[in-house]
Amino acid sequence: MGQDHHGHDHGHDHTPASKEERMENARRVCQQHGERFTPLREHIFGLLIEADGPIKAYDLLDLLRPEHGSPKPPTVYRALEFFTRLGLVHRVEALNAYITCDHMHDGHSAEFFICETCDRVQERHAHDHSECIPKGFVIKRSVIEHYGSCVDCTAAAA
Amino acid sequence: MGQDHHGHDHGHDHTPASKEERMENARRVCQQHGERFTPLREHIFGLLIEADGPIKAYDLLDLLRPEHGSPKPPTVYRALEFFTRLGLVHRVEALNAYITCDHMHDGHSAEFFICETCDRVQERHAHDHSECIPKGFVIKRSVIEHYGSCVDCTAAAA
DNA sequence: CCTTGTTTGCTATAACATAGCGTTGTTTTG
DNA sequence: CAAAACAACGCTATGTTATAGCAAACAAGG
Ligand SMILES: [Zn+2]
Ligand SMILES: [Zn+2]
Ligand SMILES: [Zn+2]
Ligand SMILES: [Zn+2]
Repeated sequence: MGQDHHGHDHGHDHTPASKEERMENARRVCQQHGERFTPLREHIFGLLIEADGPIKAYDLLDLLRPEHGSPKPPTVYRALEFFTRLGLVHRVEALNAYITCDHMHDGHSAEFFICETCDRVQERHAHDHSECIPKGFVIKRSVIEHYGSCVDCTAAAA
Repeated sequence: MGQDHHGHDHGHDHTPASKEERMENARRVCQQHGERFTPLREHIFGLLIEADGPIKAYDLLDLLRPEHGSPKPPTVYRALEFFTRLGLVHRVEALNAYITCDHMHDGHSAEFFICETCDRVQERHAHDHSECIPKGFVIKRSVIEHYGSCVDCTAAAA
């Protein structure tokens, strides 16, 4: 189970964790990396979880505002850099947006399926590209984002 | 030949066209789409060809400047939108850069291998992702960019 | 020629992101 | 514990990327 036709887990069975579980996971990952899960970081990670999908840095900044005075861009960008470095958040390149990650990628890149109608995003481990890499090219990271229509929105459109 | 282990052409044998050929191709594609290849567009496409790799919009703007007075951002962004719409140029999302395309994608997306050491980019037709799409998801376009080290730079580093 | 639509130039502004610095708070070390 | 070292934070300022909107120039078709 969890194995697809390529012989490794693409996350098809991935059960989305609850918000509490996601927060706990973030706390644990920070500890494992010897990093601090400060109140500010927890606050921002909570907003990312609540967003429940890709969110833009400046929207995050707006959400941070009421409880946090008048935060400036570096505040949110620093947290995003931190979480991205720990693999807890991904940047969705073509949306200029950020999204939490529940996966244990372990060297895999992420692969996103993004519905442009309802804005929902499904994440998986990246499909294996090893068979079609130019000879000798060493991949350090991959950006893989598929844009289109999810099953529900496709059905609704018909 | 030109067929890889997945049974379709990924462009492994793709011979880079000369600059003149690339310009001619652009002219032809414009005609086929009933669009105008104006002097401004030709000028900008020429700069994109000369760049011979990903180039940023504002760098393009600088190159345009000497011959063209004082062009403003919309000038270059409009041309980039035009060429992108016709498939003559791709945006490299994670670089905020633009690059000419010699491929006949015909519904395929592009897939890029980008060396972060020498900045050279190899483009191919995208690897087929149809086997690992979430059930019912209809992909309209894909962003696939691999970052790492090309064969030459890997060898040079060792 | 006149109409219609496209392309271009321009001003202005929006949206996204980082540099650098001083302060505060935490951790480490003697 | 005290001093030193480091990490996180707040802030100002600026850099970078991209678009909106309008008017003039231009091309195409009747
Ligand atoms: Zn992930
Ligand atoms: Zn949808
Ligand atoms: Zn292409
Ligand atoms: Zn290289």
